[in-house]
Amino acid sequence: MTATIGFWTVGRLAGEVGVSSDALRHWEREGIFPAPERSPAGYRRYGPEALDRARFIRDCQRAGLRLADIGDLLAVRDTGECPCEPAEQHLERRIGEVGAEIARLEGLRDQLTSMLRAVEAGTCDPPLPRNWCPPDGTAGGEYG
Amino acid sequence: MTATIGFWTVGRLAGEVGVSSDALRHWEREGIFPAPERSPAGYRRYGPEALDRARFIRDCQRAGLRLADIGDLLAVRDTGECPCEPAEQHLERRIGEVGAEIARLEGLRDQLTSMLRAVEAGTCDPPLPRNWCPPDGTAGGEYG
DNA sequence: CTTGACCTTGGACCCGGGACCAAGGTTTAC
DNA sequence: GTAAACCTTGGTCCCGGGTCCAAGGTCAAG
Repeated sequence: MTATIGFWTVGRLAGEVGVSSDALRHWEREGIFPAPERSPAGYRRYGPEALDRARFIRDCQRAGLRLADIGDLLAVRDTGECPCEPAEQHLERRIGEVGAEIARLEGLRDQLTSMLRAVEAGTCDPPLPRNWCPPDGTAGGEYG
Repeated sequence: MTATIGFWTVGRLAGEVGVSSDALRHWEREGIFPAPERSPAGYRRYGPEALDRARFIRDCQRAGLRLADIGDLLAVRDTGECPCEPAEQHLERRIGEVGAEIARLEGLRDQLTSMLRAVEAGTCDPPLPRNWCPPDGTAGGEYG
């Protein structure tokens, strides 16, 4: 620590941001987090800018963006420009994806619910799977 | 075919059910699909019961159940009992999961939408990520 | 000086559900 | 008879985002 006043090790930064050290090293390997300076012993020494970048990545992740997408945004940001236009595109795409997924899940939930109702009612003839019961004809199933 | 009248090869069964041959072999490896008889040449020879089982698995999959869960249901079913009680549990669990996921995604979508609105408005100070803009203070970001 | 917490590296492994491959055998159709 | 289309096996690879590991170096506290 004496040689790194004002600088953070990977664990310190990780703790500050709320991710794991492994995650930070992973981001570095993936090329979305610049390799920091090293201490004489080879320890990563992060400056304050790393804190903001890590939080940026973390927050993008929480928004469901993939690391590759975050990398795109950062690449623009790193040129000194506001990555708003690409961000807009990513956000729109992501909103579409999320909406589609919600719709899919709602349909699935309806299906599951009706299956559950049928099962509860003892009416072993629900929509899907068509019939939970065995082949022997005990309950007359389509499945064998 | 001559030696397997009334029996299906893996590709035939796969085509009938609408999955791939690889998927069927995968299910067999995973232990949820019984290994069928073999032709003298070693080809899998499926009887009619395989068709129903495969459809059952496929339909359970469409309901979002995992292969392991499907295996549980099949294990009960294979004893000759109706797997309704376990199915009920799986369905309830799955409905809960799906509901939670829908709620999560709806929250995420709201977040993304407000981010998008902020970005569109040029107000680079959205909730999350806190600021898309670069460190230089051009737009005064929290991220550095 | 020792203990324990931290750091380094590269690589293997995890989840789920297969896809795809090579190298060869079989069956079918013409 | 021969080509096409099927089948077999075991194996690796994919997606994403890491986690976990071993074997070793470093550093602060007591």
